[in-house]
Amino acid sequence: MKSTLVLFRHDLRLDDNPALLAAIERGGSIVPVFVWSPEEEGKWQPGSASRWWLHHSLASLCQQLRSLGSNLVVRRGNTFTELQRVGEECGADALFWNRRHEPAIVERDTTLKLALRERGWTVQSFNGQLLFEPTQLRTRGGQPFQVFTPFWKACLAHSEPNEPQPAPGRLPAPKAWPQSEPLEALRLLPKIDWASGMRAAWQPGSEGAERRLQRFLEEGLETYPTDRDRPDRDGVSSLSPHLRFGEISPRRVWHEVKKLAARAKRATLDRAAESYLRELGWREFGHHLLFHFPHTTDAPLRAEFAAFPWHDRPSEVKAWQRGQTGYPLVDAGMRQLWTTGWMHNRVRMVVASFLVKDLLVPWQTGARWFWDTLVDADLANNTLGWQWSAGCGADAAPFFRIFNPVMQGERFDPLGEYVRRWVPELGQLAAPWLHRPWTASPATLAEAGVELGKTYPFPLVDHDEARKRALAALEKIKK
DNA sequence: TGAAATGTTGGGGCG
DNA sequence: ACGCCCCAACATTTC
Repeated sequence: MKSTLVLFRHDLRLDDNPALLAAIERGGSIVPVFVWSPEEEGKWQPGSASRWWLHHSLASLCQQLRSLGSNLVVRRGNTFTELQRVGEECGADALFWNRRHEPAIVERDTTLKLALRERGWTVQSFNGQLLFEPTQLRTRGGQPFQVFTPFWKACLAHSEPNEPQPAPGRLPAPKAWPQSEPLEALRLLPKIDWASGMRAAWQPGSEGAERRLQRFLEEGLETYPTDRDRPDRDGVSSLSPHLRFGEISPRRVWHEVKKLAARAKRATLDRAAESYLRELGWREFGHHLLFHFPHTTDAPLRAEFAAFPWHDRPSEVKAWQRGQTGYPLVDAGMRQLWTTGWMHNRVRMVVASFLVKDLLVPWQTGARWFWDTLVDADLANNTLGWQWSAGCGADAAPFFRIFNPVMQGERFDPLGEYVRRWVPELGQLAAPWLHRPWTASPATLAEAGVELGKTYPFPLVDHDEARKRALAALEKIKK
C-alpha cells in the first residue's frame, strides 16, 4: 500500500486543506507530519508569542487527527533529513504540502522538492494560504502590483477563489506509525509562564478559529465599517492569528462573509462585507509583495529611505516596548500587546507612527518587537505594516502623515475605556484628561491619584516638537 | 488608514 | 445703513 506524507506548516487545519485532500485522492495511507526546524526560517524564526500559539495549535491539530483515526508525526531537525527518515519508517514515497511565500521558506522548499524528486519521490505543493497565488495577478505591464487599489480591483475582477472544501471524514492510517516526539520536546512553551494573558484571550486551533468566525458573522460584520476603528469596542474579527497559522482558510472566510451578505440582501451588510474583505485583501497584498520583493523584510522598498537619519535610542525603545511613553493610547496598545499577544489595528498604526516618527527609531526595530510579541506575527503582514507606517513601502502612508497620539485617542477611544483597561493607573482620570494627563491641573491629577513622573511617566517627547524634528529628518533624504 | 497651516466665507457685534 | 473687525466653520494646501 502506498503512503503519502502531508507536511503541516501554516495550514494547521483539516478543512479546505488542498494538500491533505490531494493526498487522500491519491489513495493509500496518509501520514501527517510536522517538522520543527526554526533555523531554516533564516533571520525570522518564530518569536516567543508565536511559539506559544504554535504549541497549542499543534496540540489541537493532533487531537483532531486522532479523532479521524490518524495522528500527527512530530519531528525536529533538518526538514529534508527528517522527511526522508519518516518516509523510510512508513514506506512513503510522496510528499504534499501547502505553499508558503516567505523568502527563506521558498528557497528551502525549492531545494527540498528537487532533492526528494531526485530520490524518486512524488512531491506536490498547493495553495492553501491565499485567495490567489502571487504569480496569478499582474499589472497590464506584467509587473507585480505595488499599489493596493489596482491590486484589489484585479482580485475582485479575477474569478472567485475556490469554494472551501470540507474536512475529510476519515484518514487512512499507515500500517506502522513512524516515530514521533511528544510536543513538549519542541520546547515551544516559555520557561517562565508569562502566557496567562494569552490563555485568557485566545483559543488556538481551528475550533477557536471557528468560534471567532461565527461570532464575527453574527455580531461583528454589520458594524465593522465603523467599529473596526474603535479599540474600545469588540468590532474586529480577531481572526489574524488563526489565519496566520492556517487554522482557518482565507477562502473559507471570504465565502462565508459573501454568503452572509448575499442572504441578508441589505445594503449595510453588503458594504460591511466589502469593507472586511478589503482587509483580507491587504493580507493578500502583503503576501504577494513579500513574494515579489523578498528583501523588504529588512530593507525599505523605497531605496532612498536607506539613508534616513534614524536615532536608535535604546532607553526610548525600551519605554515604548514597556508601554511607558507617557502617551496613554500608545502605552495602552503596547501593554495590550505584551499581555495578550495582539493589538488592535488602529492602535498598531498609532504606536508604529510614534516609534518611527516621534522617536525616529528605525522601523525594523519595531518590526522585530512585533515579531517576537504578536501571536499573529506574519512576516508578510508585519513587513507591509511597518513599511507602510514608516512611509518607505509599497503604497505607504507618506512619511509626513504623522499620527497625533492624543487626537487619535480622543477620536477612537472617546470615553477612554480602552486606555483605562490597559493603563489602570490612569483609571480615575476623566475622559478629557485621560489622553493627555500632563494638561490636567494638579488638583485633578491628585484627585485621580496620578502623580506624573511617579505613578505614570511624563511624555517621553513633546509631540509637536517631535513632529517638526521628523519632518526635518525627512528633508535630509530629499534631493 | 493624518494633522497642521493657511485660506475663504459669512454672520454678528459695534462704532 | 454701512464698513470694519472678529472669529467660527469649513475648505484647501502643505508637510
